[in-house]
Amino acid sequence: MEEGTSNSPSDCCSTDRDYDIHQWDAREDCEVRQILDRIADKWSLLVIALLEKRTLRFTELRKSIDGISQRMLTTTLRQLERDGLIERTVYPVVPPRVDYALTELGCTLHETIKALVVWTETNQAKIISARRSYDERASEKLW
Amino acid sequence: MEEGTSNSPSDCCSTDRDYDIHQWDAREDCEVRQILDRIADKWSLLVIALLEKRTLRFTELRKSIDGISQRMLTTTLRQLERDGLIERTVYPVVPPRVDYALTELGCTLHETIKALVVWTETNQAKIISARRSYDERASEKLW
DNA sequence: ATCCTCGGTTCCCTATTGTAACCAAGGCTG
DNA sequence: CAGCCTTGGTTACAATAGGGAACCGAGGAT
Repeated sequence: MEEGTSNSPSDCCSTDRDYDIHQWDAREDCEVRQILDRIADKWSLLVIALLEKRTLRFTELRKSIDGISQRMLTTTLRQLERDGLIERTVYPVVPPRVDYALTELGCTLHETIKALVVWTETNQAKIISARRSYDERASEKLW
Repeated sequence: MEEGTSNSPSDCCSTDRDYDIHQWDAREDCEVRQILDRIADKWSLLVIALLEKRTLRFTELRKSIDGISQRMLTTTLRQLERDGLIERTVYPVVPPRVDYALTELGCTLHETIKALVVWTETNQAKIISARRSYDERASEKLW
């Protein structure tokens, strides 16, 4: 009744109670998901990766992260600071000098982020070839 | 000359050659960065986390991932499939049945993603309290 | 007096994402 | 046999996030 009743290939695992597999992503307002959204972010990832080496100034970050806009760098840094992952130090000088450094918490996060980066570096060839064959198959189907 | 010459706190580390700290994020079109952008994505992360447990159908994924739109689920799944991280199996039945499963490559990625999720679960209390104190400090400064 | 620096903020416009409606194809219901 | 149901999408349009560029403030250098 719920399945494709006549000819579905295997009617074995489709009752409703199976849906709550993970609890942490059940509700959209789940804290863990909110935090993941912030951490697993294009720019946050790069900022944390860069700050692991050493403290950097605003402009150093901007130059290091090719393609980031000043607006997004500011926003990203503020969010990371709010989450206690980086520390912002303002020196009352002119022109202003602002240093950004990983906090202890940020350092622990860097460990897992590094694992992600390493995984990507290790497997990038596989992914690129997967894309190539996918695109080939897709263009074949057009004919 | 380059620094705040008169009264900057520590003129020790600001020559230009220091900027190329990581090579993998030097150029925006870097493959690793492109792949990271795709992987470290709000929805991709959740899809991979869910598929680790078992193969799921399109509708099961949609129900499991609260807040995802049908359009974004489709898009996300296509990208993951293209990258060789998940496998899409279409059964020629009516109504259609489409199963999604992690590939071997996807499984290896899941390991590192799980580390990220575990980190988040472990440290969410710290982050939440960091946010609270940040917000308090911010509201104080308004007065 | 004017220009320069750094670390932003603001404005405007484009690009990505969400919302909702529609679709195909065949089985089931009346 | 007409019309409705199902799943797994696609399409058109609205909202929101992000990029680009201009501007700013404070004081030192020219």
